[in-house]
Amino acid sequence: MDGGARLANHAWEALLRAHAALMKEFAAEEIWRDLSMREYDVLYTLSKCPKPIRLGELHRHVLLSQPALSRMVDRLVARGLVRRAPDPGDGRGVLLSLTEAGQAQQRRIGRLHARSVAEAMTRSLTPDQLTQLESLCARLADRPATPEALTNREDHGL
Amino acid sequence: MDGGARLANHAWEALLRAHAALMKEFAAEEIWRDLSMREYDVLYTLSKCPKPIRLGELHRHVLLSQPALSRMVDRLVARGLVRRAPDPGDGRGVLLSLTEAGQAQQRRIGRLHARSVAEAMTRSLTPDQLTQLESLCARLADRPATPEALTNREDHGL
DNA sequence: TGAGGTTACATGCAAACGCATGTAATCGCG
DNA sequence: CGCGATTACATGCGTTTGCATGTAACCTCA
Repeated sequence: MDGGARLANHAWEALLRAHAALMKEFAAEEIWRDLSMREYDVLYTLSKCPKPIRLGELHRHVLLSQPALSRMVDRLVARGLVRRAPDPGDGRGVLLSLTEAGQAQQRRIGRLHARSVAEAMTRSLTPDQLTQLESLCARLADRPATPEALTNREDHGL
Repeated sequence: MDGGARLANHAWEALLRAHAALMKEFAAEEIWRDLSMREYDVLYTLSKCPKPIRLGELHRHVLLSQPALSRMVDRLVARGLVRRAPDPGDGRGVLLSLTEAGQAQQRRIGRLHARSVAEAMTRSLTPDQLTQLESLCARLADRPATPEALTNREDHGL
């Protein structure tokens, strides 16, 4: 492993550690009685969408298998937090959106959670550093592997 | 939510997105046939320890409940990858370490995985940016909430 | 020293997950 | 059109997870 690769791996490991440490801290909060963090993640993602989205689209944003997501949506629908409607333009698809109750839940939990997040992040980083971190992470997230790169590993010379 | 809190939440969300995007990419690799990513995480953590560690210590580094970790270790022991020994200094504890086979597995998978990690990270970030990211994430990880802060939320005035 | 409390790990059990596969709708192309 | 291939989501099934609790070793203090 050369220096660049080592650097890259150390950076990834640090990101992983930060993620794990903060997730543990957040998970220990007492705000997840009604909604697990994973469920909140789904509601949050839906809350960010101006209009209903497909299950497949939702799946792109959530770290969960497609069947697991499908069933989690089942449960959220059964609890009245999410609405599942057929897609008029594609009979195979379903369109998901928050119900009123779902929005209310998401906002309620979101307010509490945002407080913890703010405290944890500002505890370690200055506003400038937060801006830098956001920018770096955004780069990482927004440049996924191209489909070609996944099958043709010779092409990644940029 | 004031500006600082908003900034902090945006940074956390960006980190979360980066984590999810890269995890998805790595999970799609074909190197997890013998060992799941979570299992690899455990072996990797053990590989970084010069001497055997307690289950509780391992638990601090892994995003998994204590019972789940205990059983995962069961399975890894059954598969001959991890050694579970009684702690001579404390009859309640167990000391965990990699077996030869466990080390070999970890190294084999680790080499392949490190390649993917390096490609994904260097695809989006320059060496300078990788260094920055590592430094920022290390700060986040290394400053956990103090126990007092968890019970006495009035004290976080730093 | 020994009773009560605490810590470290294991176990019972229901819920949730991933993988493989099924079903139904859409697409592509002769 | 119509037939096979593909896409989108759901379901069956064995495995793994988390929560609550159990068990055993340690620690404290009278």
